[in-house]
Amino acid sequence: MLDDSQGRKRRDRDTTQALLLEAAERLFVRKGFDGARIDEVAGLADVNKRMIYAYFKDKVGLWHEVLEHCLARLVDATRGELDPNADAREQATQVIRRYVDFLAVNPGIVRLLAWESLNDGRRPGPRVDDALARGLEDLHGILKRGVERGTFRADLDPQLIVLGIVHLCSGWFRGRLGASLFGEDPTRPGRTKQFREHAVRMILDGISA
Amino acid sequence: MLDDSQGRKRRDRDTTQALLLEAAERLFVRKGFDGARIDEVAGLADVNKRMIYAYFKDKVGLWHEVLEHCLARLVDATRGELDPNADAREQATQVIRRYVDFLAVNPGIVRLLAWESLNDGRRPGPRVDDALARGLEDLHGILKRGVERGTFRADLDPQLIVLGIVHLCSGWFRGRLGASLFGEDPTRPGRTKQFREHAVRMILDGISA
Amino acid sequence: MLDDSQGRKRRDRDTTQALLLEAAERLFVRKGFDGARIDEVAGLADVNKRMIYAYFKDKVGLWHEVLEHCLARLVDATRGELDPNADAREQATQVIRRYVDFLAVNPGIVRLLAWESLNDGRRPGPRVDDALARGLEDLHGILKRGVERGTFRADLDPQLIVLGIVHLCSGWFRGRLGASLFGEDPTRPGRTKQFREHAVRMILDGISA
Amino acid sequence: MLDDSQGRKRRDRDTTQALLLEAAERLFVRKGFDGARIDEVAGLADVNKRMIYAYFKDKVGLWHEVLEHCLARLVDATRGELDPNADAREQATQVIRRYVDFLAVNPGIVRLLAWESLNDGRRPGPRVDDALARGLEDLHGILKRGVERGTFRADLDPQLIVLGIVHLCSGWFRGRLGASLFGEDPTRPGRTKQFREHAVRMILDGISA
DNA sequence: GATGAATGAGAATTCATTCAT
DNA sequence: GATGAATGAATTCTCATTCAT
Repeated sequence: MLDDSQGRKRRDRDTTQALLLEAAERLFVRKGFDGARIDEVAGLADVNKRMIYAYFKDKVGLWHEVLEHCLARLVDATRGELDPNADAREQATQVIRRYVDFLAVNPGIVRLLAWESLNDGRRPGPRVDDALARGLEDLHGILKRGVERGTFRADLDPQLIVLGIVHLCSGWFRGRLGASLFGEDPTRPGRTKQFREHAVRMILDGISA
Repeated sequence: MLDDSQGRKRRDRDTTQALLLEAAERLFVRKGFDGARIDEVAGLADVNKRMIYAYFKDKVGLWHEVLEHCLARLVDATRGELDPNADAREQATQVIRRYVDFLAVNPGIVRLLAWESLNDGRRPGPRVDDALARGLEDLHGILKRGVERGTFRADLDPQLIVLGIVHLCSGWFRGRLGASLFGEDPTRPGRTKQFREHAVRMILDGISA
Repeated sequence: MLDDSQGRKRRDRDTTQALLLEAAERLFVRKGFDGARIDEVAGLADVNKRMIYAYFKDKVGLWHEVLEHCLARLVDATRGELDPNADAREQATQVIRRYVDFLAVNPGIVRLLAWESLNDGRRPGPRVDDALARGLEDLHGILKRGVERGTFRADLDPQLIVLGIVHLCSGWFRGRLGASLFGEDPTRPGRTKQFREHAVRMILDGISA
Repeated sequence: MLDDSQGRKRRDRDTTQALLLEAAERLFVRKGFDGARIDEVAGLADVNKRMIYAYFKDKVGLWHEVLEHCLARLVDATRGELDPNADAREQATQVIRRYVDFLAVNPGIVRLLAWESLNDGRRPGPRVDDALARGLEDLHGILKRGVERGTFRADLDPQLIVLGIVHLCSGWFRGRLGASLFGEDPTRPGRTKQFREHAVRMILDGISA
């Protein structure tokens, strides 16, 4: 960060990479791959454009690196200790809440994954689905066991449920749509809690009285 | 389609516009606004590029036109007669089924709306949310009445439910993610029916036994 | 060539292509592929840079097109009527003279082929060797018949001779080296004639008395 | 080669320079000045790029150094004892054989000189022609004396002959062209001997029977 | 209405070179 | 002597858009 007298910055590899990734994430989240500009990334990071190519090979490499970072965070956040004494219903609740809470704090990731999923096929790289599957395999296990033990409906396809939860939450935090339908920001603190509990009950109990 | 002596194609206004819109929709659906290329659209439509500017002003105008067409179809498809003798639960089922069936046949629209929603804010134009709200206001009414009459849980926020349904279905038909998690194409005929009934029961009854 | 009031030039495809090829040839001849600059080509041709990509796809495409043009001219020039009554020695003399004369007027081609031959392997495109072989197959035939009939040494490999002639002439007209060894320009009119006769006798009779 | 505690390589000035020159020669030979990349040179030599600037000032300096090395080897190889009892014809044969043999083992030099000659004018530095003149002045002397004593044709211009020999051999060992015309590699061992004798007789006796 | 050549601004990528340690 | 990050000026290539016919 310190500039010397000639405006040349002295940094180490890691700092520069981190600055670039941070800037890239912000812009990719906002505009997607095609909409983001390399110059803008470099400018936002206040790093010489050339470094992007030195560290990430090209724009696609940068995208992949950003994606990987986000997926790692997602997987990290969604996996975690579960109360072993709790029953399937309670455990499912825990996982859903954790997932919602993570997304509420990281709405950018939702958008990034949405861009990536729309673009899937072009730019093959880290697999979003693999990461999601890994992140939510706990939930998958809970559902499976719950179905077997009769806690959940016998006709459920656990994967279908997992997918449903992912879509429900992703949609919610992708934002704008809800924002305008309700005239408010879904990521606003209080609203998140409300949505979280709604999601839990919706998934567990449906809407019927 | 007949060429005149100078190798020019003779078409009327409507044909040319339709060809362009069709091509544009296909490409916008596939690559989004930033990823699609004007030249590609003209090429795919086999129409002179210049016509795009003549008819739609510019790329943004073309996008808006495509979007409007899709929204109109969406609204048309989701509105429709409901069995007035059916109870709220049955009516909700009908609407959800109709919505799912429409999306199953028009997965492109889902993608287009997803691109648009990710890009929201830039390129102000036809409001997706308005269209959705209009299209699903029947469902909204049904839910509201159902809550009032005790058919549905008393603590429900009807708009939250509508939004949930939209997200659930959009996610499903956006495609790739489900495709790879299940190793199959969610838009494949048989699968659609399965998903439709799953969605109905999931929303109405949740997952608990 | 006529500019309208806004500086936009109206030309047809062929004119523009020709202007670009001419400029490109000049610069490629002078600086080779890696040394030449696209901007410089466009500038020299006074044509918008974009047109190069429209007509030739990219820099490599432009190089290939230039090369092909030159090879075509070379082949054209080296093939031609031969006096059927002349003996092998006279016919060979004719062909060599014709070849030398062509190169003397087109020293650029010699340089272009030299660049290409140094770069061979990268940028696969029109084959210089094929073109040369085609252009000089008359000479090859003359040599073969001459050997068979005893006009030329029995131990000659006609292809080796053809190649030798090519190299001798190419070297001469590539220029600079001779220029500095002799302190004069080998392409200077009078000098060409001298070299031509030297080459003929050198090849036919060698240096021994 | 041993790394010190900070992962730095300890080498002396000469080793590093030699590594760089070797790598540079290889790449310049392959791709010419404009096609070679400083990074590639440093990478191939496994030496820090900065050293190139420390030792050779810049890319041009490196080129000149490489060129000078090659020219020195060329001069060294082409000069040498001649049998004083042999006649001009035999001495010429000796020199030509020696020259061919040297080039056969050092085809890279031929290419380097070709690049340099094509680029002549830009990058003034060591004079190829001077070196060649020095290297082949023996041959020049032999030819001159041979002409005076009647061993060679009286109308010969010795310099023209020297130049012809240079071109003939350079062309041959520049490679690709002969390679493809004959479908084989001209630098292959057996082929070299064949070419050598061909060259000798061609120059001395021409092709006539 | 239709055509296709032309355009300029801009985007990604590359390269030789230098700085601080 | 050695290192590797940093730099800015080029360089190739792209894109939406407009003009003259």
